[in-house]
Amino acid sequence: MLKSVIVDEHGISVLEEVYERIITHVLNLEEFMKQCILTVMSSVTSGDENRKISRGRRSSSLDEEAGVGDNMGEVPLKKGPWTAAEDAILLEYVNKHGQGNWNAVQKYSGLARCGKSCRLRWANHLRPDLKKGAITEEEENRILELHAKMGNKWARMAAELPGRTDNEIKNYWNTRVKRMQRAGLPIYPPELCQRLLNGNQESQNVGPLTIEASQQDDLSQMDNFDIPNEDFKTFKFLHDPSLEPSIFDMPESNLFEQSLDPSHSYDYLFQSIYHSKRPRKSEMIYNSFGSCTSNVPLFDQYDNYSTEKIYDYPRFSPPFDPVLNTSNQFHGDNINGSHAMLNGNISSSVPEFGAMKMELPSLQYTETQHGSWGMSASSLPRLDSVDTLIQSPPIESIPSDLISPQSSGLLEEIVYNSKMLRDSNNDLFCPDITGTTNEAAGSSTLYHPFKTEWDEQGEPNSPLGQSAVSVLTDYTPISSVDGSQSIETTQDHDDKLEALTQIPNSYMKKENLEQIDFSQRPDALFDLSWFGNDTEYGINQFDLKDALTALIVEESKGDLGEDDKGNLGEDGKGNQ
DNA sequence: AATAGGTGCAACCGCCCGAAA
DNA sequence: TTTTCGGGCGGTTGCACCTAT
Repeated sequence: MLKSVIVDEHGISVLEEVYERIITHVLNLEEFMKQCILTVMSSVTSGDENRKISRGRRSSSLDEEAGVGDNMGEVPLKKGPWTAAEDAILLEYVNKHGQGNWNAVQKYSGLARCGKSCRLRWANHLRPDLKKGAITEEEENRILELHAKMGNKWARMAAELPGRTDNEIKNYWNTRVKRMQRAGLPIYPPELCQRLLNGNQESQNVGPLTIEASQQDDLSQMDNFDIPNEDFKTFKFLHDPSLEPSIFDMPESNLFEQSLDPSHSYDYLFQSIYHSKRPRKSEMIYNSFGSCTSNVPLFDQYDNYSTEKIYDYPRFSPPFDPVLNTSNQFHGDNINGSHAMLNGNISSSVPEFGAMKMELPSLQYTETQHGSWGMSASSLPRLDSVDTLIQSPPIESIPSDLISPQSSGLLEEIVYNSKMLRDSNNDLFCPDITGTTNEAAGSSTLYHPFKTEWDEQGEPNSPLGQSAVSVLTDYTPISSVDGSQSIETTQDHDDKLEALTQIPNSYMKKENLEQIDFSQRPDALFDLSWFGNDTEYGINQFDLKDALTALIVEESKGDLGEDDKGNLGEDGKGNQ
């Protein structure tokens, strides 16, 4: 074509030699030109491309991932919205080469996109089996059920919703959560809760809603948790008494995994704890029970992050959010019988919650609610109900052997750390918990398998804006609830909590543990061996049970506000 | 009718992880 | 042990649409 054009315009005799020379260069430049043309095409066909591409963050990881550094001098990888031309190229590539090996797309098709971008584009938009259009009512119900079971496991949910992508489901969910919150409606319809409840009552039927229950049974085999003492020595309950949930606020797993099954003993106490997500390194200090292998009171760490942090273990140490607490707009008394109104994931851009993050596994609680699970009634809770303090829906059974803690749930981490610690042949019981706070904090790093980046770097500020050092030092194991930093609503509560949580360090010495009066100081339990048959410290399970019950009753009696009592009484669900 | 603000949604980026090479 | 790759998920952005003023 080039030749004919030249001939037509200028005549062969003049340009033939020129053509011969040019063509050799053209051949050499073919690949380069191809990419240039693609780039130009993209720019032309999308008027606002440049703006979008240039806006905002510049990728580092993607550039690295795509090997941009190696492509210096070549066409830079494009970002931003895909054009029709790009889609066509990608489609052609997939048709020709099949899916996978996405990084080869650029190589073979000349598409100036990194492999990941190609994969996402294909998976979310170009896949032929994608179902376009609004989420149907049927799908919506399915999503609700799946979310109740799985939490924010969008990919898993998508696997059960043909034609829908994880991203689509996530977006839908987030939007729904926002909408329901504004409307003051429960995230999970009471009917769904009831249905799930009934479904479970009907037994161990194999079905979509009971599969995980059966998986959970696997966990029940793990009777002999050998949790190192230190794993729980800093564990304590802090809860906002004004945020007592109703039974309908109970996690589903509690409803039909524990509450209905009187056979559950506290062997199950931690059987189904799991992460709502894989904790990122920077979050591990907050999320991981690995933290508990240190002397850092894990749950206290949340106290100062009321607006910045999600509580992957919302059963403990609910932060006090003065805004929410004042407005009281999301309390259980707002909608009786509703499930966690804040449940679910929500964009941090939602103004009414500030930067509060809402990543929750199924039927988990936000910080506005989780503080007092199982303490919703003045009646004496069965020890079973203690489960409800700590449990969230199960995801998977725990293999008998260890799995990586970084992708696993809390229980897995507990077990993992337990084994790690046990296997280490070190005397890890209280590395020196009689030492000072700082010492404890310092030593903690020795046993903390998941040091954070800012730990390692001595970074003074955590990702939450809170001094990491202060996190480690502000809280003395068990013994420090700093009044100035307490999130509790009243000074009275502060005082009580302080009294409850102050144990002379001498008590923590092994030889003195027998002296602890657990009926008076049940919180001391959390510093001891909870599991297995560890009676090394003169504590058997019955003692633990009694003491734990005493703690809960004490807390619930003292902290349950009148309003909450009334609400609980009205719906009659608080006694379960 | 024009405008501003709120909302819903699609689409993308960034960080992280596990598996495989 | 390190690197690469595919994948998961949280978060963000921009735009279209709606509604109140």
